[in-house]
Amino acid sequence: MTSKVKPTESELEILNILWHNGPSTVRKVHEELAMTKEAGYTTTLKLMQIMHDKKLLKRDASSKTHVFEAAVSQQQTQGQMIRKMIDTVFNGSASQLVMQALGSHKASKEELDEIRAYLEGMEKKTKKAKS
Amino acid sequence: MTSKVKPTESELEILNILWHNGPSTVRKVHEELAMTKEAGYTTTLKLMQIMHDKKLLKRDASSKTHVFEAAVSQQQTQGQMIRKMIDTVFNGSASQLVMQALGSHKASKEELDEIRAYLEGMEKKTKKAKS
DNA sequence: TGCTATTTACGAATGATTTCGTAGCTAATG
DNA sequence: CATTAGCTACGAAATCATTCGTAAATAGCA
Repeated sequence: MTSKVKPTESELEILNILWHNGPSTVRKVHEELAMTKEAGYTTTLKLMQIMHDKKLLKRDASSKTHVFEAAVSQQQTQGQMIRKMIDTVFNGSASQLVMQALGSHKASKEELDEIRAYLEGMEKKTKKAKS
Repeated sequence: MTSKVKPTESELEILNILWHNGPSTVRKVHEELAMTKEAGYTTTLKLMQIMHDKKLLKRDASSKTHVFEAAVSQQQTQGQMIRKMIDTVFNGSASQLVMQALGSHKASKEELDEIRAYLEGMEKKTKKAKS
């Protein structure tokens, strides 16, 4: 069982940066963060320390300047969060969520094609399972 | 412009009950809530009062026992929350969210059909707009 | 070596959310 | 009419998230 992951708003911002950039120092993360947000360096540091305590991050402390890395995968986290949202906001109906997402977000043609292709793939699997 | 809606975890539980049951007294809501959760009556009351202050609920105080009703629609709230999740968790990609939702949740055949139908509907609209 | 810059650690202030005790009001009952 | 049961209002405690100041350690450089 993969541990319960429940990042807060701020933690998610940091995870996104780490997922995108790979292992990084606090300073790197902080610089990224500072581009969209106002915050002191020690604030970022503290957050990342807390995240390390919570096992959201791994830390390489072999050099003075520590290097942090996400300890939870983006996939896993997305899955967990979407499941929770389906349960708590969409009465357990994935399709309701999907339609709401498509309706309220204006997906591009490419995105729609991607989804269609994905659905076809599922279809096949379902049929196979039934036969 | 519809006001910013950002219900907390607990507030969402209450909204769900009200969306499902329609206008209700605090006691009714509390009884529902108590089925899945441990909490005192005054806790529920206080939450609903706060939600009223925040304009998340409407209140009919004409009788001694007040009757509350959701002041925000389920649709609107779902849309707002899904948009936020797309932005903060899925890098702005609706299709990524949709696929994650379908992949991690095991939608039924009926649900998949619903989604397919919905996609076809969108397709038509897109074509029309282009012609 | 001694100074400076950068880093981590720590603790505490602030703010938001959740919880609940207590008081006061009102309606129903004996 | 007095008592009781159930309701709302209010305030404050408890908890969690966020922010930051300050100290201590370390590495690089004049």
